[in-house]
Amino acid sequence: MLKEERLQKIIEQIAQDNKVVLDDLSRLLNVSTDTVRRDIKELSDKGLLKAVRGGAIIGSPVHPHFKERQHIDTQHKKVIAQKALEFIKPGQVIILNGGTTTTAVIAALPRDINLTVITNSFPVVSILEDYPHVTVFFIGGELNKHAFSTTGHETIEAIRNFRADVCLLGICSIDLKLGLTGFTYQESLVDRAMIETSKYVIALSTYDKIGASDPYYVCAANAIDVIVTEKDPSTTDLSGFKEAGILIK
Amino acid sequence: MLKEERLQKIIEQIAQDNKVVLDDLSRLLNVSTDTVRRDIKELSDKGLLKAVRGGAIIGSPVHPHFKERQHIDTQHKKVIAQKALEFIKPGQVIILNGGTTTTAVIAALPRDINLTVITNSFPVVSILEDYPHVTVFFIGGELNKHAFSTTGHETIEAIRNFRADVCLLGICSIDLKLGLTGFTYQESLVDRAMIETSKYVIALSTYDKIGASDPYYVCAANAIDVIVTEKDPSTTDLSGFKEAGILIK
DNA sequence: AAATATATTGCATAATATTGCAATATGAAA
DNA sequence: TTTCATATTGCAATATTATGCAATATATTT
Repeated sequence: MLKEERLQKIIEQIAQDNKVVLDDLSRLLNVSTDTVRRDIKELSDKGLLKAVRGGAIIGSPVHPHFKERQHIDTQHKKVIAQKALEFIKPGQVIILNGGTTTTAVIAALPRDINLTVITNSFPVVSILEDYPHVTVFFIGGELNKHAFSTTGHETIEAIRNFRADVCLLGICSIDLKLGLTGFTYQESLVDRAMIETSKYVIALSTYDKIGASDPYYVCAANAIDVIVTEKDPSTTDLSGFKEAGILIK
Repeated sequence: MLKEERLQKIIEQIAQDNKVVLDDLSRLLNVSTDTVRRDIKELSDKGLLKAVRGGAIIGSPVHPHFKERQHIDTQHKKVIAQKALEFIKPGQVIILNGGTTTTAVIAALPRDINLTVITNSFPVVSILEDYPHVTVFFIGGELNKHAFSTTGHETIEAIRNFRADVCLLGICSIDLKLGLTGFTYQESLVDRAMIETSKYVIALSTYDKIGASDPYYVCAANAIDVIVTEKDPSTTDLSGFKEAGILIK
């Protein structure tokens, strides 16, 4: 039986009984309990269930789609997330937009950190849900069913009522002349509002998005304080940005 | 039985009866009283109940976690949900609060219905996420990690910007004289704001909550248009409500 | 105070988890 | 194809956790 089949069956079992037991699965799937344990761990990392001693139980009532964390585990995003952590200090107020990169940063936070997080992203909420010392403010608005976040007039207005220490912006295109640009109009408006209300702005961007551009303008390049990429800054040539006073990490 | 299952059952018992007894649990869960005692201690450490000699009682007015409540009374909730559907017409604007009962109503909606739904409940959003013709407005605010909903000043303010055709209120206590009352202060404020902004108010309540009361006042009984319970209205004696012009379903 | 019920503690046993490792399978690159 | 890297799986050794039992202590009732 393929591994994916096993994972599928485990999910089905959970949906049916709200729980699974290691030994049962081991017999049912014809693999060792070690393997089942590893399978459960994998599903647990994706947030699809909660691993407990002896098996697993159903996770939070939040739709699995809001927990799509499969894509936050890529090597690049892990590196970026790890680097971004250095800019987040206990006690701060952080604002972040939707997207898998910001979600990866949140997932990398130590579980006992003390923070206030302001976000319009449902996956971020689903992670922070059980961080005991993180206060979450969710920014309302119209649900964007593709991005798992809210946008629109209410969202922009709500953002203006906050002041954040740090703004974390998920992957976007950055060009020295064209500035920050985004792929959808609604999200670019949200990003702009978040930047305007924050003291310190960190753009998370894969290296190939630097010098690129997208259709919707967000802000000028110099509104950004730091750019975090997956590459070692000493091996990159981003002198233009450095001269403009932007830190490259 | 998994340990986590036991803990959940204990929580459910507490939510249902406001108390649990060591010996009963020991028999029910097929473990020694020592183990039950340790379980209770664990839950008590998490603040989910208060350990007392011989068992445990409900702790501070802290909500049991949504996760633990969603499997309680499911039969009643399904009946209530089905009855409530009759009041929801395509094209309407519906506003609903958090809670497992309203979530059950939403889960019972036909998938192709055309609606605008305004809510502060994450589980509701996660269900509607793949209803193609439902527009969802999410009401932002501070995340309440137990109820999976938002509350607070931002939430109230945001609600006032909407006008709904129908307001669906999850299970709450209703008394003819004392009016609608709720279990937490923050949620009672949200409920009140939702009622004030709606044309037609439907209260979803299990029969045993009628005539009961909770600590926080929401509104007078006559602010409600319909009460939906799990019982057949012809078998109930709620004449007082009927005389006050409230429809019983 | 005596009798009874409940708590606490330490301990033994069994169940489960973790880790490193080796065998095998899988897929990509030469 | 061959070769190399990587992923998957089971196994064994060790660590951790869960559970019941018994001895003792503490509270509650009569």
